[in-house]
Amino acid sequence: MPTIHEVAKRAGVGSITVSRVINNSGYISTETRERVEKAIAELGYVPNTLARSLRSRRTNTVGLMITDITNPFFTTLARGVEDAANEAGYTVIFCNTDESAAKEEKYLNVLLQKQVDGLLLVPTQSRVNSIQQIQKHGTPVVVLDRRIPEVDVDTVRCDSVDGAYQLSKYLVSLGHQQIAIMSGAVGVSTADDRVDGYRKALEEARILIDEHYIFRGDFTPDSGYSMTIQAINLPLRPTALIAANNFITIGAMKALQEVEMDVPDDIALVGFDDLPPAMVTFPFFTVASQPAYQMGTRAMQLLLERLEGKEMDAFQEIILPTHLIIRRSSG
Amino acid sequence: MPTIHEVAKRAGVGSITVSRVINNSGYISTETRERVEKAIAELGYVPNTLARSLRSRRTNTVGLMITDITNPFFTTLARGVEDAANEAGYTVIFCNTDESAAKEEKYLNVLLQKQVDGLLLVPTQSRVNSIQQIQKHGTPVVVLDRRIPEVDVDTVRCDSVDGAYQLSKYLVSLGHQQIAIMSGAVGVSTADDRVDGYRKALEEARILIDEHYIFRGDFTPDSGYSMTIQAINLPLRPTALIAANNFITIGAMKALQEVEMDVPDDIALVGFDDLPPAMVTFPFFTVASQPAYQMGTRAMQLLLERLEGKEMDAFQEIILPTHLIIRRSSG
DNA sequence: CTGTTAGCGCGTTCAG
DNA sequence: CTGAACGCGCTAACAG
Repeated sequence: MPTIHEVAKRAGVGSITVSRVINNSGYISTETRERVEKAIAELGYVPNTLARSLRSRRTNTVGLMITDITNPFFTTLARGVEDAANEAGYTVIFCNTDESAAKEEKYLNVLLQKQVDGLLLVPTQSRVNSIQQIQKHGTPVVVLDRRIPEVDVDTVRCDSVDGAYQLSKYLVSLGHQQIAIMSGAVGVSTADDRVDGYRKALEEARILIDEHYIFRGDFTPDSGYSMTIQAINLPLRPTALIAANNFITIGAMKALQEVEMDVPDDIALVGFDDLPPAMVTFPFFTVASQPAYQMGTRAMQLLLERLEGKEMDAFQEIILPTHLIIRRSSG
Repeated sequence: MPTIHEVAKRAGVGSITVSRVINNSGYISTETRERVEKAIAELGYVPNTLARSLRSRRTNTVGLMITDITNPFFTTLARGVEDAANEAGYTVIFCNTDESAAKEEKYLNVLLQKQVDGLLLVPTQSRVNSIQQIQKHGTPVVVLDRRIPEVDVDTVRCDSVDGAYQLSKYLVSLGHQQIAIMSGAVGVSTADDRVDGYRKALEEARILIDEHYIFRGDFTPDSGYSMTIQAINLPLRPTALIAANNFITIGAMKALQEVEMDVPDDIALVGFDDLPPAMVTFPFFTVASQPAYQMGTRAMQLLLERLEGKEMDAFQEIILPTHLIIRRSSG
């Protein structure tokens, strides 16, 4: 692996001149530039970003921590981040936390050690520590998808309360009175907010809220499955189910198939997060759809603004709307 | 951001001692270690991987280039890579090439400049250049999912010929004589191989191969859609369709729904690559399923062996089996 | 337009 | 068991 010095020697110039050619900085005579470029080509020289970054204190790299890259919602979001980053000349390092605080902690350290210029984070729980650690370290950070109460930090997320509110209200408008909601873990803001939106809609409709109708598990198919089994075995069986994310929806559907209950004839089922069109053969579920890709790009743009040092007066909270897509599963 | 020197000064030791504490190398008295650790904690010191890597010539990072992170097959594969890498203390940098040779070239350079220790690559076309460039640069590389003819390189892939052969043979056993196949771009080995497996099965069954029944497009829903439209408009309409990947299957299904043809009553449809259970509500398609996650872990393990410097005598080609999963879409 | 000097933060080498 | 000196490959800050 040739170094900049070897290129310089071969081209008969100083190494800084080679540096200037590589980075298109400063003034170089066309003739010198050509000599240098020739030497670079001949030696197959590849600049060492490590050394460059060590000196310049910029890595042109950002870290993205999501909870599960296997979930299409996060993949789409990641894709949005990557596209925006790429356009601005940044590389993205992805990490999966699997909703584990320990993994989050670990990856956070890896990324900070790698001197990423900025960080995009879907926090595992509404954990304050990680964010403060990052801020203390001086690295710009944007929180994605979830709220972190009581910390001042840039955030890009969707309006989960409103999404759940719309879903619930729609079910009520169809005449449902017994509506159950199956949500994620307590402390995960999206899971909490969706329950809040549900409560809001029911209160507005003057429907008494039965706490037995509110299930809290995880954002996984397994959890969706077991919450559904519990729900349909309630003394007063609900006539409609709200699944608080796509994986819960899948698990719920599996459970209902097993007990041979038809959707929507025997029970209505609506969910959060659409699956991407590219993965769906029979669009079936009524859902509150979130603009995952836009979340990614907006977050990256916000981070870039911070990186460019545009000192905005305060931290921003960008809240994107959710859209109700009505299909057959709601009857 | 404190440096190792500041920690050293605060602890009243030399900076090398701090280095030894961080890396658990050499002998340190318990007392000194404690002093150092205290200083590290107080200053919130985070070691700078850049400097470390510059010196040690190891980044503990590998690059993974896939064609489409949006495709669950590749996400699953990526997940396998990440898990295996993580366990061995490596970080993974993901890149999407979108089947574009230009993007591949660009990302390749970025990764090499970042001094990744190794590279995992799903090549865009069966392009020899990229591989040779990497090998010339001296970075270990493992090719994933696809064959690169005429280059000696470690490879982990599935048996596409056999998968398509099994699918085709199965259709033949059901009595189909007019079978069309819709595959990806010419030059992409998986797309080529699947057509070969199809030919092999038909030849064995002494069915005359009509070249009009062989479609070559892309591994996308759009392409699947248009190939399907063409297929069903053939003078002698096929009675069965083989989609060479999951996205083509989705596009095909969409087309068939639009023209109101029922699967499997009006036409049989089988595919390659299952969608992950977590994303499927109604398992429906007969498919040749590939062990994507295992591909990822095996590839990473192979790369790790190269990184550990275990000089194996020759390059390896690991070929994983595909499994035929029979469901309703084949009738 | 080009070169010199001096580090970036760390780990290897060798000497206490 | 601990430390001093040096250099990894590159670029910021000055000179010329």
